[in-house]
Amino acid sequence: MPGFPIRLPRTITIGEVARRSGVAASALRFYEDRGLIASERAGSGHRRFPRHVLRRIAFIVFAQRIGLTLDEIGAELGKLPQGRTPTRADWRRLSSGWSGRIDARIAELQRLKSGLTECIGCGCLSLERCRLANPADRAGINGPGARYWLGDRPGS
Amino acid sequence: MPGFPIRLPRTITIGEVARRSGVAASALRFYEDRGLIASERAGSGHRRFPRHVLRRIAFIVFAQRIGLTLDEIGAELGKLPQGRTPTRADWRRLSSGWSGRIDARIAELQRLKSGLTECIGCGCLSLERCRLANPADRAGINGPGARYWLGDRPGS
DNA sequence: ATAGAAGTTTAAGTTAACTTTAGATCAAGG
DNA sequence: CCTTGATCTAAAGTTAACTTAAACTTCTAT
Repeated sequence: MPGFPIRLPRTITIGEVARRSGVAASALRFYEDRGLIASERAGSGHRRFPRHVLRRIAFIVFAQRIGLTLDEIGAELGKLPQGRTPTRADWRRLSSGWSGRIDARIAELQRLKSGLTECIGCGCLSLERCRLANPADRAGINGPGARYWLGDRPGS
Repeated sequence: MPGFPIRLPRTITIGEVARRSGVAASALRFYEDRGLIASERAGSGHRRFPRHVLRRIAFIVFAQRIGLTLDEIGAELGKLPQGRTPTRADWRRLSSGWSGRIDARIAELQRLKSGLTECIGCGCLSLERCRLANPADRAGINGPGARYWLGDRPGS
């Protein structure tokens, strides 16, 4: 038992969450609408977030930087156990597949960097000859935009 | 003088450009509206693109993959010499600054990858303690969205 | 000559991820 | 009590980069 029962309030306001996470209150409301985070309500109707929402938000921001969409992030979060607070292992399970994704994007950027000197620099940047335009890279055409020469974007 | 005067037509249609570049005709019209590419017109009003537009489009797609916006790309293209066909050196000048940009993004991804195991994996992903949240990373807040913990996105 | 493919324009629609606005209500300090 | 700052909801606005639709016109091949 603690000597000093200075207890933090169990829940925090949206302003507090915004201040601590750096995510705007409007974005937090948006995330709640999307079902990515949840809150209780005070009698007044004001949101009261459980403290562990901060970790969830950290996860969301982190995943976004890697290139996941909010839809994908929602799907990931949906895999967390219901009812109990997620453990380290739970979180780790979610992010275990991301390494490959990051590596793929890094590889693409490195490929682009070579192309920078080898193709644009050397003057061979023509659609027929540039090796960045080889058929192997023309695979994934899904969604709008030009995804032809340089391969489909993995999520960033 | 060539023995066989089998000459390619000097200009090509929008459909031809689309087919060769993999960029949709609607996107090409859009690019023209934005001033990224230019065409002459046949008597009928149909666009006739000079063949070298293909290289310009290659450049645009390439730059997009690296993370430049169309505005930025337009600015870059604006640096090309007026009147004469750009040389290798001209193109190289444009892309010379991109290496740094690519490196920065790769560095960020590598940082994220460490964070994956070090922060999410170990369970320390809390806003106050995670080293991804250190003040050095909180620099650039420009534009909407949450750019706080993980540094601002350099363009991807 | 005629069908069907390809082109044209203008305007509006799309998607993601939020932000902004408006009009009200709530909470805390003096 | 009163003022100031924080919250609330719902709906509309924002930005990038295109796409789609509608209503025609022009080319090309048979």
